Amino acid sequence: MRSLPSIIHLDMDAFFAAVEQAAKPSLRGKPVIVGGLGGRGVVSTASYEARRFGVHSAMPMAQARRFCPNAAFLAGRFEAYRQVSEIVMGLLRELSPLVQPLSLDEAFVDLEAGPYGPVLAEADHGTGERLVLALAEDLRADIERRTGLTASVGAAGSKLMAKIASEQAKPDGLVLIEPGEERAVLGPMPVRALPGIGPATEQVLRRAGLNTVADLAEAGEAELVQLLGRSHGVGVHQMSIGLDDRPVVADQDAKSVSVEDTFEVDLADRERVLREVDVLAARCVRRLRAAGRSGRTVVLKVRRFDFSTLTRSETLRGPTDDEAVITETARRLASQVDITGGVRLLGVGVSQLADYTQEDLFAQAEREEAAAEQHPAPTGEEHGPEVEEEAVVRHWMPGQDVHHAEFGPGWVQGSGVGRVTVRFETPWSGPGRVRTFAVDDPVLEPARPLPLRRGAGWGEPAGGEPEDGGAGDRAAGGNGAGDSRPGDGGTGEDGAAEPGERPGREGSAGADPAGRDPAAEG
DNA sequence: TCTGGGGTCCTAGGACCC
DNA sequence: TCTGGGGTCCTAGGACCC
Repeated sequence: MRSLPSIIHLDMDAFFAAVEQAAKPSLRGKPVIVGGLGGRGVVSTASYEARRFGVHSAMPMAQARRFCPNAAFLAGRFEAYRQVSEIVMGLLRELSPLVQPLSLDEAFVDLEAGPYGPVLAEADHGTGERLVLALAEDLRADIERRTGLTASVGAAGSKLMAKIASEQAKPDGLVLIEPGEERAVLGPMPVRALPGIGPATEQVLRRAGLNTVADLAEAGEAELVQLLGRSHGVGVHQMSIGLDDRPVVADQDAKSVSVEDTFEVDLADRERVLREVDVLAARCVRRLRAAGRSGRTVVLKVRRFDFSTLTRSETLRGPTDDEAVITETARRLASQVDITGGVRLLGVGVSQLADYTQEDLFAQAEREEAAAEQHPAPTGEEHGPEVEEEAVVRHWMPGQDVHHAEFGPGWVQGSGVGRVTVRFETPWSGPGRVRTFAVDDPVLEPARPLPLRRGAGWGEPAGGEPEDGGAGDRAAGGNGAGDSRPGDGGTGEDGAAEPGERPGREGSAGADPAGRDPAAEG
């Protein structure tokens, strides 16, 4: 708690969807929905235009399609989001080295720890607040200039209140909550406004007759501890009276690494489950190594047909980043779970992370030798005799960046029945034209995302070799985190509807997996 | 066409040790 | 042959966040 509102919370507005609109001129001002496009996908981010139709994060995609059938439905382009995020975080670090990212689009900044700290410390109340407001407005303007995106900023004397303030500021706003005003601001709010109070806690509180933050403050610590347990109870009470001492802490190392996949169709047989575990373990190891870490505890996650979820874990004697070890452990765990009824999701994770420390090099070398003698260990790549001929077919995701030898850069609007529809436009062009190609047209290739501002090259390439030709050709390591999706994405694919244009026209609406006429569905 | 993917933190019981 | 506590590690599950 401070007497000056020197903690700010920044939150990009509808981040993923806003990046898409900035990158794709034809989508500006139109409803855009980013998320999982498969049958079991959910909305990750909806643009404000789409929110007006009732679409929101975490909503099942099928429902979103019913609510807003004319939206553009896009798969996420995380490489692009990461690149924009780096620009934004860089701007925050100009304000202070003490930046705590919470996700790609959100962060706390402690202004007192930065170059304006000394000035703030000496300023009187009014002067200090005016300075904070000026810095925050400059920041928002810088972000808009560098990325074309809007951000909302909250400033306050604590993380709690800064976050509440940025929420009030949305979209594209700035709100400062004056120290001293905490309880007045919080009091009338529903308990759900407090971070850490979700649906379950809300229910517990509601049953106890506690609906607003003022109710919580009045209830007192003892009652909240009674209801919520020691830790949560104390925390919630503190928040309810506007107390929050948590410091802004710079970037912490991750404590776990995990990957998971939900399958289009539940997996029924054990062999298939084990094969998917191999694939997941390989992806998990790739991420682990890319981060230069190794881990001691391997966790297997299984979600069954009925959505019940269980985890099984095993702790090794020492940390490892050895794919064979992690794969074997995950397999062992997977072979012990009951899969009757089917498996909807599998996940493999590693926790108890240590910095690199290539555990037992000796043992690893030995294992690799042994493995080489027999047959190669599962690498996640399908080899083996029964190679699916189908695996060669290109997979075009709506929203994906592409480059055409003749028409240049564009993005996939939809695909199906052997065709892919591409709109040729760039972040700095006007709305572009649509053309359709055969899915295996050799002059059409996947491409890296373009920067949102012309000439403003991205910071550091995140790997991948796709020809971008020209200057910035310093490809870093392999595509670590990976858009590599398991070949399970289902057959066929939805297309992004053409926003604002007659849906169902021009093939671009795509064919559904059953190959029916897209115009046939509502 | 019900319900993603990547995380964090907390609780609780049992094992094991002192 | 009874009732003791405390600490740490491991495992499992759940709430929550973006």
